[in-house]
Amino acid sequence: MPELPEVETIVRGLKPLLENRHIASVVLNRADLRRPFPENLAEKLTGKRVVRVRRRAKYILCDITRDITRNRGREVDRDETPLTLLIHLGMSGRVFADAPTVSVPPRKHEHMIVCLESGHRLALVDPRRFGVVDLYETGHERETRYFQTQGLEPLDPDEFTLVAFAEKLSRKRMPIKTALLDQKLVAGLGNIYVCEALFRAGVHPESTAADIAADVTALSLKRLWEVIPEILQEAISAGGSTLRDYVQADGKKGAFQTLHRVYGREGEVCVACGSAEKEGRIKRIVQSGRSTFFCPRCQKV
DNA sequence: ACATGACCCTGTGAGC
DNA sequence: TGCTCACAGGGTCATG
Repeated sequence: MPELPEVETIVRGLKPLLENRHIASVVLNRADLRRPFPENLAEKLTGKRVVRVRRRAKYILCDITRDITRNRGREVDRDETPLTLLIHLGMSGRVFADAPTVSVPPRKHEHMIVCLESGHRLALVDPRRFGVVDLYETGHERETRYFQTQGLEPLDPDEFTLVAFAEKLSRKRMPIKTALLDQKLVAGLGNIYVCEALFRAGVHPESTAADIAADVTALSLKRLWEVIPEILQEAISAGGSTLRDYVQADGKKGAFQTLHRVYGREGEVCVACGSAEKEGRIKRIVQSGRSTFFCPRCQKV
């Protein structure tokens, strides 16, 4: 489920719980999700301090290190490599944060539980198990399989420039909808926000990516480029989207779903053009096996 | 190199 | 109520 805004929301929720806290223990209820868990994952995390929680694309990254204060003045092992815990929530991943005082019965599909010395417990729940948990050396993320091919970070203005965006699209003969879903071009967009961005920019999902990038005189490229960070920011402000299986780190639900203009609205009257005729209502088509929602009136090829 | 489709897995809601 | 089917926010791999 989670797209960039949901992951960002979760990261923000996790920060106060995790940063500068020590991990007391880790419970693993299975050996893998989409990929096997790293070897000795629980041992590698236990006793460590979380330095920082951050996001890159749709990944949650926790930088952890050895706890200096625990060693009572003794020499810290400098060879201890700082690690980064990487979590991807796949389609159905959620993070639950349980307060120290409450006792919570085990949930279904609780694959990993991180117990902090503060008494908080973080439970990773992922029914479909499309998620990923991995570890790598801090600072070496570019070398990991996850970030070697990642595209532009849309909320980084230095990275997501109009020129870079155009360059990424210019060699793609695929529909713009499919191109924007490709994480190698823009990192973090998912099906919902691609549909919403195309709608807001007035771009037809079946337009060819390269054609949009090539036509500098048309406003399509620029509008799309403007609208993508705009929508993501709005969604973050609203606390992330919620469909059925997404919950923020603190358990509250996001509210951006009510702001969806086209996603999940097949057959409804477009909020922009208001065309009540059958031909003018929100349409659903399938592109590369994924649903696309759009307004045939407002979104021109 | 590029583009498409199958596949990983469980849960949910619609329709009968 | 109970069944079956289509579909779900993602990413990877094999194939053309």
